[in-house]
Amino acid sequence: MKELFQKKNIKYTKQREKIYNIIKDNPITMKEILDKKDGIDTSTVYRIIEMFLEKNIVIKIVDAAEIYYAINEEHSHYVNCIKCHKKEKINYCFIHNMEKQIAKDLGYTLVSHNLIIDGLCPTCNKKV
Amino acid sequence: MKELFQKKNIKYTKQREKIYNIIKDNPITMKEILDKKDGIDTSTVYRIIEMFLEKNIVIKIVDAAEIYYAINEEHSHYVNCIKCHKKEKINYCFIHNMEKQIAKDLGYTLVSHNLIIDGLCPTCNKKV
DNA sequence: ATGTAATTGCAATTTTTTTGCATTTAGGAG
DNA sequence: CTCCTAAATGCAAAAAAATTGCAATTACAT
Repeated sequence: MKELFQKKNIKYTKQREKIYNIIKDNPITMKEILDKKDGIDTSTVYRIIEMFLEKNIVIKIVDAAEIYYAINEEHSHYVNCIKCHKKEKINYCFIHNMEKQIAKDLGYTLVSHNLIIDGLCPTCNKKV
Repeated sequence: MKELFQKKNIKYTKQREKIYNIIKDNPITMKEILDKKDGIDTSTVYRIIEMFLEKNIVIKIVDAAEIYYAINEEHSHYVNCIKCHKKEKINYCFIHNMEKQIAKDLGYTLVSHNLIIDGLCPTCNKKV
């Protein structure tokens, strides 16, 4: 992780390490981060998240209810269970084709994309 | 619009009409809605948006910076210019294939998806 | 080891969102 | 059309979330 921070030209502090680790596991809301921050000041948390977003270490994703913060990995797409809010990663992607088409049609230079697909996971599906 | 509200079993009021029309044009942030609400009380605006979300009249979308509210149409996907924040609709979609694949692999029942693709629009691209 | 710019914690403030309640209104029944 | 009732609104106040300025601390280059 130190390497990542160095590459992005930001200092390695225990507060940043902690916040990074909190986010690393799962996409997580600000509220949950603040619950887990334990010791770190609220304003520091906000400042760290802001910095992470700026440096593209972290991205925002959204489901119907809230903003989630997630580590910015190449192609992190999620399936989101609308009932239990479990989020699973999707490891393939059809969007590249779509990107090319869009770039051609609209003259865009496409730099990234992000996708969440909503549905019912097998467990919740049974309960309906 | 009256028909839409009737179908969703909510009353037709001038406040709701106004908020709907504000959102209709473009995906818009809460802050911008509050700027344009003119006359309508802030708490009413929040309550209307909450209701619209509940009834799936409106959805939330997000770009790197903010939550936007947008009218919920079948397949409203957007290309978002990261510079000028212009949002254009995309009218084709490769994601259905992906959905089928995911449903098969993970046993999900897929109900919806939403996509924003970030990039530089032709105009902004020239300025870089 | 030291110096310096960057980062943090703290306290206070500002902004955003929510709540309770009295008043008003939409829309169905008569 | 008028009346009735549940639903929706406005207002004022409170709660929650996010931001700011500044002094103290810390990372890390030299």
